[in-house]
Amino acid sequence: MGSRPLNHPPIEQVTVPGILYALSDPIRLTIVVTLYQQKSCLNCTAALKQVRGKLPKSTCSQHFQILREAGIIICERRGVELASKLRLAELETKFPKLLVTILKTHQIESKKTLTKKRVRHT
Amino acid sequence: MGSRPLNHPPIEQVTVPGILYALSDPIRLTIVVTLYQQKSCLNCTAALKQVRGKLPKSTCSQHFQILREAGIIICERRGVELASKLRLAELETKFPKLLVTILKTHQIESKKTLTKKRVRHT
DNA sequence: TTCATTAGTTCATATAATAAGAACTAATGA
DNA sequence: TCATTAGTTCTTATTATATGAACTAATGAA
Repeated sequence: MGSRPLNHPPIEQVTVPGILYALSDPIRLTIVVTLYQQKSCLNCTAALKQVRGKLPKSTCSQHFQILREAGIIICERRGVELASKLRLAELETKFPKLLVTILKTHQIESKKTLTKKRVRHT
Repeated sequence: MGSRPLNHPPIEQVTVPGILYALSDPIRLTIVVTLYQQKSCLNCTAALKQVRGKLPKSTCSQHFQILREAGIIICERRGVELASKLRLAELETKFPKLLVTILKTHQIESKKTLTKKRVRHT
């Protein structure tokens, strides 16, 4: 498993653009929606199963890192696994309704069109 | 002034990740907040005055393009200017509360810390 | 213990995206 | 006709992303 310590930004350093950026990738958004729906921890391997098709685990690992550094999830080592959960209460206090509105909007939308691949922004 | 036709995606093609991406840049978020607050059109030059410091107009032009292609604004040529306005009603219908929640959250937040420069996401 | 397995991280690199100065273009108005 | 204004497009240096390969740490046998 990995090595370096896990850095979680204090909630004061979490920003709106940072959150939006982290959630602007369909895979990360799917991971976060899953975390929100199941209201429990998720690890990389479990997340890989959520995302349709085969996403390399190195890519998945980086997506978790981005979510962590944006302040959206908290990760904790549990044996060989890395359990991640949403920082829901903190985020709700600092940015009321923001996360939930985004996730619910996406949930509704993604029932129609499932986006798997990275989106080209150009 | 420019030349090529302005492409506005139909609202059906507008996505949540696309909107989040477009708003994940502090400058674009500032532009959109300004558009939302003044409830009228804004052009590139006026936007440049909103953003503190000197942003090259080529960069500003590209930001407007990204907002346009994400489906957040509609642009219309008026003489030499390009008047842009929010697609507020359409967005509200397709993604209720999404845009307004993001903008209000950011407005509150940006009263504390004003972010001018592009944010490094790594 | 030692070794294999599991779960994830880090590295290397090819590809894509961004910022910004320079050159360019279209609409006005002297 | 020419200068001005307001953007756009081009070019290039920098930065970011995806992914396969190599690596590492925690467990669980044998």
